[in-house]
Amino acid sequence: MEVSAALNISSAEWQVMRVAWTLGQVSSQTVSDVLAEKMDWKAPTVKTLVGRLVKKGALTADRDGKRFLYRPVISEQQAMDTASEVFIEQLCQHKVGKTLLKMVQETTLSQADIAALIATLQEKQKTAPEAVSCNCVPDNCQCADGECNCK
Amino acid sequence: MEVSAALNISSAEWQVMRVAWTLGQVSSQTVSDVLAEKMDWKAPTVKTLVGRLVKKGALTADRDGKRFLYRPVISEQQAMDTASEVFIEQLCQHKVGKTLLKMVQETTLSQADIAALIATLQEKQKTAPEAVSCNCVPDNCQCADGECNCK
DNA sequence: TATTTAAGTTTACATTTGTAATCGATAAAT
DNA sequence: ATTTATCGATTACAAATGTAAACTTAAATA
Repeated sequence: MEVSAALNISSAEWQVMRVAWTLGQVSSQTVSDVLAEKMDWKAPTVKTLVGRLVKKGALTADRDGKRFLYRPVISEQQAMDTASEVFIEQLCQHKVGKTLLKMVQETTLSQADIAALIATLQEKQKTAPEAVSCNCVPDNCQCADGECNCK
Repeated sequence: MEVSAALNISSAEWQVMRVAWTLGQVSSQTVSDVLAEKMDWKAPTVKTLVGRLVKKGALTADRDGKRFLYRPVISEQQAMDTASEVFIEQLCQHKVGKTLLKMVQETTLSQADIAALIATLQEKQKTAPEAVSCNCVPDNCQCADGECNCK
């Protein structure tokens, strides 16, 4: 029995979710209006995506007269965190650091974000290993000399 | 004419690329062996993926007697950076910071990684804005009070 | 040179995703 | 009560993806 099968939200569906997360509760009409503007999608396209999201359990539908109002089942932050995990997991663990660095470099962060990041990093520093071994297979990674625990 | 159409590598294909990145140059036989072990894939599955990657321009094939040797066209770091960008871009910009924080928290980082991150963050701190406005549509984001520039 | 065998190529096929038209039901308005 | 304007549901359909069998070709070997 599947327990918490991290519902898989596609890229197009993600757009719909963002509107739902933003408004908390939306009619398909509203989503259509927003995404007709932003993505140039036709109403039936949005309806299909909404339908798929309901089926996947990412949205719930509550009848409101003639129509339905849809609400996100999972929070945006939760979805983003799950997506991050999936993203990170598929990478060579040795190179995740460099990739996070790139992300930090390329992103606009607030003072608060930066402060939180620095604080967390300083904390991690206390127990961080010299090197993170890569988990590439076969065990023959060309990591630069000594940078990696791989052997 | 498409210039640098950030070749789109699927999740299964990514597994093949990782082996190619790790070894630099591989026969489909080798990839098969590795991924039969790691992913429990049959040889034909790997052959299909390799074929698709060659067609997509992610791998080049050089004849070596009976077989071919495949080499990655783009570097792993480059691919990871591109993937990061795509990933980040789809998120609410206001919440990227929290998501990066989560990633940092959940990941094992080396002393060097951490040092580099802190250095970069301290630099960014000098010019970082108080808040990053979210780019959710419609312009009605429920960001916590004052944390966001949205209005 | 004939045969074997291992590579690549072709074909297959279900599922997911992107994108949408059309149909049917029903609430709202007349 | 009937009409109508919407909604949601059904159907559509191509491309991408996951997964693999079958076929073909060419190299290696007997």
